Amino acid sequence: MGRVSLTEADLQQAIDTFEAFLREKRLKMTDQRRQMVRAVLEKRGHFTADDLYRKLSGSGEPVSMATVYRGLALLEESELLEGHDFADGQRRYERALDREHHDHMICVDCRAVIEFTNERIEKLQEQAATQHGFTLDDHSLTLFVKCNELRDNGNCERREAKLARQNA
Amino acid sequence: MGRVSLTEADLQQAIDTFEAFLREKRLKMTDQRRQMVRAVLEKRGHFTADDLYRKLSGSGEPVSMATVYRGLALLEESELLEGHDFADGQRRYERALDREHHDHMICVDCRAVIEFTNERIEKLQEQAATQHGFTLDDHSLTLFVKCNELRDNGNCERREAKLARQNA
DNA sequence: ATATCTGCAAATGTTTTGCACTTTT
DNA sequence: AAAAGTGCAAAACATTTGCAGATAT
Repeated sequence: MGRVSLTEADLQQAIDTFEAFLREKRLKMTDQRRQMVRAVLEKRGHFTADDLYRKLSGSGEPVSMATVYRGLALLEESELLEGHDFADGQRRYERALDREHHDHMICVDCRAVIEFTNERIEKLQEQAATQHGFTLDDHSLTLFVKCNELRDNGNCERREAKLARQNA
Repeated sequence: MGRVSLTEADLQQAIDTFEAFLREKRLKMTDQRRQMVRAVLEKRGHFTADDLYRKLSGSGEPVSMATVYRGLALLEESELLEGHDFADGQRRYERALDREHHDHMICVDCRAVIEFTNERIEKLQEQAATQHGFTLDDHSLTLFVKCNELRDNGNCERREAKLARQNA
């Protein structure tokens, strides 16, 4: 599915990609932005601005919240990150570079995030937009679900849910 | 699709439904809540807490913002209203009682909201949740689209988009 | 050199809450 | 009478912004 670990080469490549994006917009590469790229690549799952801020605060080179927000906007624009709104008041991000498109299921009880893809749903969305005379630009599909185990046993310890929570 | 106008009987029925819900939770029916039910039934499309607050402020019987928020939560819980997060920083509501389930397309340019339904997508969502060992509780599907006319002519005056904006 | 960045603190916008008083049950 | 609701102002929260000094090009 994804890489097992982050190599120096991976990191450098991501930084290069981001720098190319910045150059095109006449923006500058800075230490803070490099730190953000690194921290973001280490994240396994979904994270908030505050998660990232804290991760960087813990490291030797903290970055202010204002800079985190400004950087996240650029990382999203450059398509290194993808942002989602899961209707809980905080925007969530995930690594997008080298990852395939997917949608999300969220357990309404434990808030675990599970990724899934469904080619047929994708096609039908495309068709629906076309039928209404529009061109599909983007979409957001989130299924709010309950684990069956949770429902039956009162806990949510499925493998997938666990995996999803391992957000470095 | 919907009713043409709101009759006194419709209003009374909605108030009764809400009152039954309140009674079950040992909560009280008040003038403010009655005003909110009336105002909400008059809304044709999607609206924010602030829209509702302003509508009530304009009427003879204003309701405070705090009460609007508290009331909206109850109206949603009682299923007279349905709430959505369209990722623009404000929760939006629409009448749910006597309305069929639907999803939304939003024009990324003019923010017009178009409703649509697709039975096959619904079924596939159900299946996707089941395949992953979950039970589907709810879902949120929003297509972000561009009108073809908009793309070609720089305006968004489609019939459906116009209709969607007629939010009383 | 000059345009862009950063951190800070202040501002923003939406939603929530504590509290004293009022209304429903 | 008791429980719940209301309005107000203040708080909470995530996010954005103005600005003076620092940094990248």
